[in-house]
Amino acid sequence: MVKRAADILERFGERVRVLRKESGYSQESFAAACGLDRTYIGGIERGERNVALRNIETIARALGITLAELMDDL
Amino acid sequence: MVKRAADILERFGERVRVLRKESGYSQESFAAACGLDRTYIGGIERGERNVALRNIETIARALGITLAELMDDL
DNA sequence: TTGTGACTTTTAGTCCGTC
DNA sequence: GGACGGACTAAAAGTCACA
Repeated sequence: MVKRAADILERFGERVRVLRKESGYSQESFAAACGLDRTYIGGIERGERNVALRNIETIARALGITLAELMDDL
Repeated sequence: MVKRAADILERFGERVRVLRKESGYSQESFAAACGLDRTYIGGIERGERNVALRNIETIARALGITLAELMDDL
């Protein structure tokens, strides 16, 4: 039985955190790349923000991946 | 040159509309399946709604597909 | 460099309806 | 069966000071 991670927001946040680090960003520099606030990015990564589609797209773009890739396995 | 559809919300809405119809739902029955409001689903399909992640997941679930599949080619 | 609480403004999302 | 509007409430967006 495969462990299915908790909440969709937590899974999404963790995925953003991993991909951000892989891209060599700090939260602050990544926030700047997205045009968003540093604390907002932090909140997303902690699974505290129910991010809407426009910001999801912004994040995918900053990571240089497609929406489908960002959502992969979530 | 491939036509790149307008706005992410419009592309998402159009995709939901196509998949909903393929599943044989009316907007109203689909809204019921999602536990969302009928006028909200209509607004999404018209590209007027910036849907948040929890509802994106709800919609994917009601359509019986993954988030990545829902976001495919958006 | 990030976590967190508190906060205001904007918008997500509901519910009533008409065409 | 779906587009669209008005009025409303809940929640997302966005920012700050401080640990």
